[in-house]
Amino acid sequence: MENSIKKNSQITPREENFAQWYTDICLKCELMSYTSTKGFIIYRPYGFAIWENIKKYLDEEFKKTGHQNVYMPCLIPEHLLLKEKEHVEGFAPECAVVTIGGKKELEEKLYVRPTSETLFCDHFKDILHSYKDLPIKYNQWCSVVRWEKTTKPFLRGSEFLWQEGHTLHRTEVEAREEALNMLKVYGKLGKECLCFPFSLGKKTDKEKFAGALETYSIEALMPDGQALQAGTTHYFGDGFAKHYDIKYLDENNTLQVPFQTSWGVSTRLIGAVIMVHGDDNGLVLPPLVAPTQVVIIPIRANQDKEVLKTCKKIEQKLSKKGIRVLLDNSDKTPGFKFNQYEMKGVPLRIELGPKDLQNKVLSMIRRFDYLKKQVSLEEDIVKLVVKELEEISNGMYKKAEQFLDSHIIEVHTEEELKDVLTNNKGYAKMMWDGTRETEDLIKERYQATARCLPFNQMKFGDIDPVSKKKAKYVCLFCRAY
RNA sequence: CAGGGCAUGGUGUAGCUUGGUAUCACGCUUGCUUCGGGAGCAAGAGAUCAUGGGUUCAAAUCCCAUUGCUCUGACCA
Repeated sequence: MENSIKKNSQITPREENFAQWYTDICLKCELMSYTSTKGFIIYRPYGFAIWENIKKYLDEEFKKTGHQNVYMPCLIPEHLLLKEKEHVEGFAPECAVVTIGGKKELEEKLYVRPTSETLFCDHFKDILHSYKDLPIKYNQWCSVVRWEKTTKPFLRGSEFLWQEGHTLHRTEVEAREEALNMLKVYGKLGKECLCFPFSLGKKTDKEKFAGALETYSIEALMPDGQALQAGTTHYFGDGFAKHYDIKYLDENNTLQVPFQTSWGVSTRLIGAVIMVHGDDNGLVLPPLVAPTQVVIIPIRANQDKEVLKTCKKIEQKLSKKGIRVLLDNSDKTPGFKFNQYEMKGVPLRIELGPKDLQNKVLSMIRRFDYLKKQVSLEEDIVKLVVKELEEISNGMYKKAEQFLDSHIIEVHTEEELKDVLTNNKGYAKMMWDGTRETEDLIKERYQATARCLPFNQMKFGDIDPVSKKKAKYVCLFCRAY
């Protein structure tokens, strides 16, 4: 039955040109539109809905873990940004700056936020007085602007949507825990919501966030063998707090400086979902993020009035259960609809026509593996659909997990490293001597970077194959987006 | 930021060499017939040809500049 699946002619096949395939999906599936300002895109309803679903999941997780949402201004006065040297140096080159307001030259330049550490810090200094105020755990959903040279929808834009968490803690231990816990929340997001595994680990000093003591990241591997940094969490120590004069009195009436974290994920996750799951027929969306989870397609509805009636009943039942269902009763032909919703990645399709009605059955077809099932109309459809969506989630995750597992390759020699990196075979898992020199060398020779030091540091050698020096860490190297 | 390609109704395009305001298809609207893997017929609506300047009686077409998109590479989430 599934060999009748017709190839979608609107989309460039992945093997032909992966980058073009990606761009085609973004446009043809109506996820986004370009605008006349370079690097700034329109998030169209279908694309934005995916973000809303990710946001909903995370927002609940954040609140469960004791965080509150706030909103900071989008402009940062220059003097604030200048307070933390490393931070400024990291971000100033890619900032947009407002110099005119109401036709008048401004006394002080205003930077459009590239991230809001400085604003949070400036606010924290005003609201933190006592140890009783701690911890402070804030998050904000907003957009940030970074003046990028090359842009790609969702993966790198001059403006993107994200969330940034900013927290203050009494102790170093508690702050370090926060950074790690939030990383785990992101990991869970991948598994439960986006249906693919992240590689969790620590960033090398070279790859660390400007101003952070530790940066942790979730790295995702794309089908073209390149890595995508999908999110980061940072432990700041008390560096920012000292620069921004954030302090409080402890129970001994002594001034103390709090320890700080920040963490964020962005609309880049949409790009990851597109690439990880998509195929030549278009998007394949995980049930939890899909704007439409189930599409019902009535067939020959005007031949038998019961067809539409039955479809509507099913729609209502599913909808009542909170399932995002769409009944498409437009006068497009079924074939057109099949192709359309496959391209758009709707996880599950239900078909029902007069013949089915006679046999008292309906068909359910999954998007990710095209598995088709006929089920009796007598059965509890809601229960079946819920189960099916779960199976789809699990199936998609497993498929992605297998891909990742088979693309982490232990390398013992520089030859092997070169082979993995230059042929985009995935992560090169290497024993690294821990030096910046080796990192730079790998970057120079193979255009690859240290993605992370995985938490599982199971050593498999003593010598760094590049420097021939004593190896210190297990490290994943890869070309990255 | 460097190198290649592209820019014409919503989408994909013809026309450009050899100047005379625009082709075809899809989509859209209306009606009828259709509907089990991208339906058919009929009638319609829709473009100051990316932007700015120049040459010319006349520019989608020739010249210059700018902008955006895209691919490949360097930089950065």
